Amino acid sequence: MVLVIYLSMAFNKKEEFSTKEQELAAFAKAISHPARIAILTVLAKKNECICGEIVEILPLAQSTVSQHLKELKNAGLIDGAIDGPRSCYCINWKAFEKFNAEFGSLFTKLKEVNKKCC
Amino acid sequence: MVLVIYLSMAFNKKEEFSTKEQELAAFAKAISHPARIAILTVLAKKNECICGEIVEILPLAQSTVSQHLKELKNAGLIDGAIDGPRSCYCINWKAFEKFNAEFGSLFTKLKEVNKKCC
DNA sequence: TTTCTTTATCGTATATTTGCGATAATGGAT
DNA sequence: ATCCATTATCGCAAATATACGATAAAGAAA
Repeated sequence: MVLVIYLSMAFNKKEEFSTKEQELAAFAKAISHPARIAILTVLAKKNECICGEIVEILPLAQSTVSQHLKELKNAGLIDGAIDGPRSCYCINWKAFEKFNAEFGSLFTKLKEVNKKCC
Repeated sequence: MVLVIYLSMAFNKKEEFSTKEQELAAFAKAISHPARIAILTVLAKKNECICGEIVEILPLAQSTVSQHLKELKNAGLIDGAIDGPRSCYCINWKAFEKFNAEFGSLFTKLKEVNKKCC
């Protein structure tokens, strides 16, 4: 006799999807907050930028900005170098371009498979 | 005499950013889950698709798939038409292309402002 | 050494997302 | 009218994200 009780739900099912789908989703997630898009814009304008400069521009607390920077770094979109007591961030153009290309090809691929069926 | 006590945090600060940043972030958010990318792929392959077909393909419960479909619809990426007891979904190519173009231009714009500064 | 500046991290509160089962609602079939 | 198939929605639990203040850590400056 077997008794199974589901006490918890909301399992993370992301890993049940393809690697490509997971990668694209992770990239989209990294830029799915306006603060992070704003950070990328600031970094592009100044080329290099320390955390404090970004904090001055964004309407967010220092700890929150630091958190967003960490997520962008984890996603590989930016690099961070310690410069004395400061942290100097810059866009990882190579990674950013790669993701941009893959994302752009999503649309193209979908259009192609769509044409094949009709 | 004024007494201000902050009892709650985690205010939603998204509206403090520009409309463009919010729009791009919302689009990225819509495709920031592998299940939703998978749904778009299925819809592209079959051109039109009822909810049940998607449920069969994805490793998710019917209610969960329905929820993801709702989000894609709210983001404007897909259209849904009631067909008897079924719901027929299809990609809104026009909206999808618009977002794709705007997203692609994010990279281009960032590269441009970066060139200007250096 | 002590102090100051800067940033990362911790702790906490809240909001949102993800996921499922159960159920309601809709329309076709009997 | 009753039953069946399909889908949207509700209610709930858990996970994740967002945001802040406080604090730790690390290096520069005194």
